[in-house]
Amino acid sequence: MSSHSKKSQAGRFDSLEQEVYLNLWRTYDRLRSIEEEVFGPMGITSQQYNVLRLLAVHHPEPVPTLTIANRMISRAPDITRMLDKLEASSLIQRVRPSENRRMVLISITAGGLSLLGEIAEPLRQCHSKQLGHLNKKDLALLVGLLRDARKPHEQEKNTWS
Amino acid sequence: MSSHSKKSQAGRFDSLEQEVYLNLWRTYDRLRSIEEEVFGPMGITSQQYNVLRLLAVHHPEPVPTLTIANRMISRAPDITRMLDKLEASSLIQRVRPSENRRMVLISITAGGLSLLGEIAEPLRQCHSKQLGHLNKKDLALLVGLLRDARKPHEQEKNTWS
DNA sequence: TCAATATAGTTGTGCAAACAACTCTTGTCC
DNA sequence: GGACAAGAGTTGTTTGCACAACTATATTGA
Repeated sequence: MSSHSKKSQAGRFDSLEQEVYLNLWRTYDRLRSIEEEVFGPMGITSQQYNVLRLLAVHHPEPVPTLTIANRMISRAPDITRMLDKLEASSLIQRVRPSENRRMVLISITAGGLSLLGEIAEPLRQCHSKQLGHLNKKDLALLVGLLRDARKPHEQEKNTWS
Repeated sequence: MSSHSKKSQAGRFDSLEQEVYLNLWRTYDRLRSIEEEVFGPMGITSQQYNVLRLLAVHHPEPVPTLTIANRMISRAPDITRMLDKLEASSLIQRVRPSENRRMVLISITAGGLSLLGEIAEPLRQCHSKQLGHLNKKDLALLVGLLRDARKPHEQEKNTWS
């Protein structure tokens, strides 16, 4: 049996909804700090990692800049400068196609793919450290509840159904 | 009955742990953007709101700077400048007691209390918009799972058991 | 065909977060 | 009782995030 404490410590929160939100915030903050121990030494942020990951999935097809922005896990209004940094580190390439010069197509470089390879194992260990103490049933339950929680706040056709 | 989809879309994630973490991140990001619609127009951030809230709970007793930092929901290495801003807006006061001049004691002002009063109702509505679509059972379940998820990553004696 | 509109990114600016190095004060222990 | 360490904040600096205004390119429809 899973063993989540049932006590809600009434009084410390204005409402159950607020209690959920603050717990979500706190939990995200704790787990994020663990992930940063992996990304920091590699010289990238988790946002940047997610760009590289997305590009690797589509590789060798390039992906337009704003398509990347829309598929990010957290909002990325600053996608241009983020890609600037990745390009400066030679992890991605930009191409402006002559048939539609509005777009900028992004693709991951060999260096980018290599970096992903280096990160894979430490990152797997990190995820295990973050949440390995929960059993599969609770993990699956959590995924479902989180999805339900944000469902009304998702835009149209995003990748995060 | 609650109706969380059971499909985990295998293949999009490296592990169930990673899937949980990315869902946590995404969900936090969506809900946060809703909260910012409340705090933005009031001229404070949600971190600053939490400082004021904490001080209000202890009012009229003051609270030392680093005690505030340790009780924040997300880490606050920049507590000094955050308090600078709140002091500049006359929402808090600082006192350095002569019997121990290492500490700086912080207390909320009448203006700070008044701001909390103005925010209370819009914030309640915000929390309802964020999570009001979930039933009480799912909300309670979520609180428990989130607490379990971060439990091994909490320090000693913090307020976020 | 050309002005209006829509699309795709970029840049300017200001604010917030992170980490480390620093100052000031008090407690401790030969 | 004076060096040393610990405690409590502050400041410097760099980097990241957010919003809005802007440029450049393509489409469309009178």
